[in-house]
Amino acid sequence: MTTRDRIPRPTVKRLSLYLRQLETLAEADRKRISSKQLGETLGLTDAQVRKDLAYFGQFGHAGIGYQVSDLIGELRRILGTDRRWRTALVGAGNIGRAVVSYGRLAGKGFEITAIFDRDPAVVGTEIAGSRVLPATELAAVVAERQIKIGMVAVPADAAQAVADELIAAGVAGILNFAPVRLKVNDQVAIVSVDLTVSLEQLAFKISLGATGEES
Amino acid sequence: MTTRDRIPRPTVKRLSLYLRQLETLAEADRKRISSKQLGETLGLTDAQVRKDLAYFGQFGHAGIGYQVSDLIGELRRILGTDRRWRTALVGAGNIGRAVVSYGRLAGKGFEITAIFDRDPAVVGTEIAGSRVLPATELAAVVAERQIKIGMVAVPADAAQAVADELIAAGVAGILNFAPVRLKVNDQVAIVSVDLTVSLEQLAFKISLGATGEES
DNA sequence: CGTTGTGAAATGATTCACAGCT
DNA sequence: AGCTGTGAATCATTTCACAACG
Repeated sequence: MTTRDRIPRPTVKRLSLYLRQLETLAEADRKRISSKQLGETLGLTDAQVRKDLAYFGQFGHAGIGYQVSDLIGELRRILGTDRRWRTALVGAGNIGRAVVSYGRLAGKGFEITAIFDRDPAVVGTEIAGSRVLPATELAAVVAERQIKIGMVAVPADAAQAVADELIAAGVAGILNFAPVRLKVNDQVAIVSVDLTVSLEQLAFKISLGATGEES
Repeated sequence: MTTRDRIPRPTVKRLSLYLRQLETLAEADRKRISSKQLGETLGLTDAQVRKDLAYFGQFGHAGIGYQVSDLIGELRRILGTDRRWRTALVGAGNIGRAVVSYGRLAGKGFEITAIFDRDPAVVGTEIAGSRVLPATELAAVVAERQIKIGMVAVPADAAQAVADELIAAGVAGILNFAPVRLKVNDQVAIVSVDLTVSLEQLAFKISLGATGEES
């Protein structure tokens, strides 16, 4: 099981959207859903939905559709949100604070296990119940607590150094908020979130009189 | 000029990355750069860089490469960041605050012209020098100040209503931070930023032992 | 030379369309 | 009758490879 072909990159992004939609449906006590219905709310074709899911197994029932609760379970397993992920936040500025306070993370299995900052004025303060630790302790704490994800919310010119430290201390992935491309070896997963890029895409689309959704 | 074929969607995202890199180079007083060099720092092939740029015109010089300052100008024009964009932020919670405080926006031509919130405890307070206005004034203020971009940083269940109001008041595009797909007509551009999706992508890639960058 | 711009080829992703199951 | 899973066809994007240029 978990048929391991090559997964199209866009598929993974859509799996998150399916999961979110299914969780909304589950809250409304919806039991079953077809690929057609699931696709409609997300602006996708039914074939797209089925193909995406079929990369990972046969989760549906011909003539019936998909069992909402089952599919939620499968997607969580596929995406890895059925486990708990210990994460460290580096940088307790505005972006960092926003991330910590983003309620949804805990429910997805992401727990912020440590927060670091370089600024002595910030170290020692509490953010959402966590004491901010000095950046000098990063290596030791990340290794000791077996933190597997680092969230880099420091200025661009410090980001690469922070990433290197996180990786040396054993993280397997980095969520990067700094506007730079991090150079890392291929064993480490990187996902970047960049507000500037998003706004520029929006400006471009507006200038075009453009159409359609885009993440 | 501004050859208007169909632009591949991934191209637009990369234009932002080129621009960012070029701006860094300009700060270091770099005058010229080849597609090969520009691609290398971003993990792209030289052909990719040239093709992306060639969709919009002929900006390079055979045998020489691209003039950094010229290309910056062209990219800003293409992306629409050579104009000023009046934006409104709706929702002065953690995400909203992080956005307002994100220094880079102003430099890109995005000025936050109004901030709205529904919570009477927040209305009237100042955030980064702007007084928070009551949500009830959204329609009037957006129309009057000719705000063209709305940034939706409210909870998921309020996002669609806010988007509808913004559009009715005349915005041409929305940057959506709420974890829902906004239903809007095709004249309005939407770009979504979703932390949950980004983290799930990261968890998936880690579970795979995966490789490569992804925004 | 080194480097661009660009058709042509190759690869990747989506949509079609239908057999087969419930 | 309704719907899934999937090969085949279509469409989109990237890479190749090279003529033309400074």
